[in-house]
Amino acid sequence: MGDKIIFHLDMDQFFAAVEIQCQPHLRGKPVIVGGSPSGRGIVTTASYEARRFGVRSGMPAIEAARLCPQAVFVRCDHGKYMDVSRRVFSLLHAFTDRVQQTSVDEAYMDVTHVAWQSGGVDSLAYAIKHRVRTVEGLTCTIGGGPNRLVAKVASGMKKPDGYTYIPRERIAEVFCDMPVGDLYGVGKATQRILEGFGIRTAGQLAEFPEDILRRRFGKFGNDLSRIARGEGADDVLVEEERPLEKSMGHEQTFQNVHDTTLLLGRLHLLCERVARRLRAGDMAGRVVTVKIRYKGFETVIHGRKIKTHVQHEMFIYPVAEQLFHEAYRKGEDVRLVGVHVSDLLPVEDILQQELFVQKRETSQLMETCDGIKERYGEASIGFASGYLVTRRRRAGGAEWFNPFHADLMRRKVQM
DNA sequence: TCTGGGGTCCTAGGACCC
DNA sequence: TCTGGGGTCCTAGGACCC
Repeated sequence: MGDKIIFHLDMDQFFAAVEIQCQPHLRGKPVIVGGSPSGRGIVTTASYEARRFGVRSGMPAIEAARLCPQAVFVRCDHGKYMDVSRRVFSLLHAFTDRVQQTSVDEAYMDVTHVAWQSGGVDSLAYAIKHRVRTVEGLTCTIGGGPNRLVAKVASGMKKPDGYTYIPRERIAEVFCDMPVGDLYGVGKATQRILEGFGIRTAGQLAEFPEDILRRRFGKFGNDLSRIARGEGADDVLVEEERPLEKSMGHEQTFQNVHDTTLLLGRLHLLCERVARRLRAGDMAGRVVTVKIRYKGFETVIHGRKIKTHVQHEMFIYPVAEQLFHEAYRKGEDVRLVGVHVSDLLPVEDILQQELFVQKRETSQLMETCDGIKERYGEASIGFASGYLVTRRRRAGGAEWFNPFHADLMRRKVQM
């Protein structure tokens, strides 16, 4: 059987592109989505104009502002990006039903059996790009190859608005001088170790004795050799074939806080959000993990496997609270708390008696709360402890504040 | 430069059981 | 009282991706 033809489609500067489309006066300017020029946060996406100044995603906003003082900072609006993302990816389904979305702005497509209808692989790629541009006004980059790994590398070669196809016979030639850090799965830490072996390019990595890599990296050592040779899986999984989610979590960063009541309040709110998502997805989890990041970025996680699968904050929060007390070094400044629930199962697969007690105790209250949130938004109802503001007023006790929907709360106060 | 928030996968050590 | 060794589970932490 011959090679498959896999496309990797990557939206160009996606969040920035969406913002520019909504605010046309931003076109041509260095736009930075995420973070604020003065203070904290990181760059989520930088427009290509901003990238010319060295601004990159993941970079602290304050450094981005230093590199590019004239940059326009725009707040991240995930809801908006999700909407556009949904529309873009629905366009792809007109070309093939084998579409696997891997993030809000990336997807793999198996076009093996449809390329010929469009007059060949290249024509198909240009047809897809054309469609995305004319319908949504956005550009994307497409990479193609015999498997996902090569397609992904190909899409990274000519950005933005590019197209590159790497047939099997050209893989070795293309990979030969490519920096190892450009390979999918090779991050900074791995790159450093490889450089210690004198390996700088994918070509050198492919030639390197596999047993040495295996000894140094374990199972990942074999993966590295494969990756360097451009070998990888060529399956593209559609929605129904994808594995179920394995964990769900929420975390929140704030100014340094050491007030236990406030921290637990936030933790409670995060538990609520996780629990609501579990219920919405008809899932329940059995491992609760709490994450605490201190002022100096030291991060500790404490987790516990509990007796039964749960999907209500009424059961998640007490575990989280206990874990928090075990992990937290009292008095120290905290910059982030998070809650994750893992070891997930669909509710239908869980023994009936396990859920029965929980359901009897919680269903009405929680279902009512979920209904209210569904209709009036996340800010509409919740446990009071989650709404304590970070800083207390000097006189008059605590200030009440909803960290997720400040605008809504402000409106309510004005009314 | 000083680091968001959502995930996945892997490893290593200790507990525990047979 | 001291003692093997294998398998599995649990927990903490790290690397990586977008």
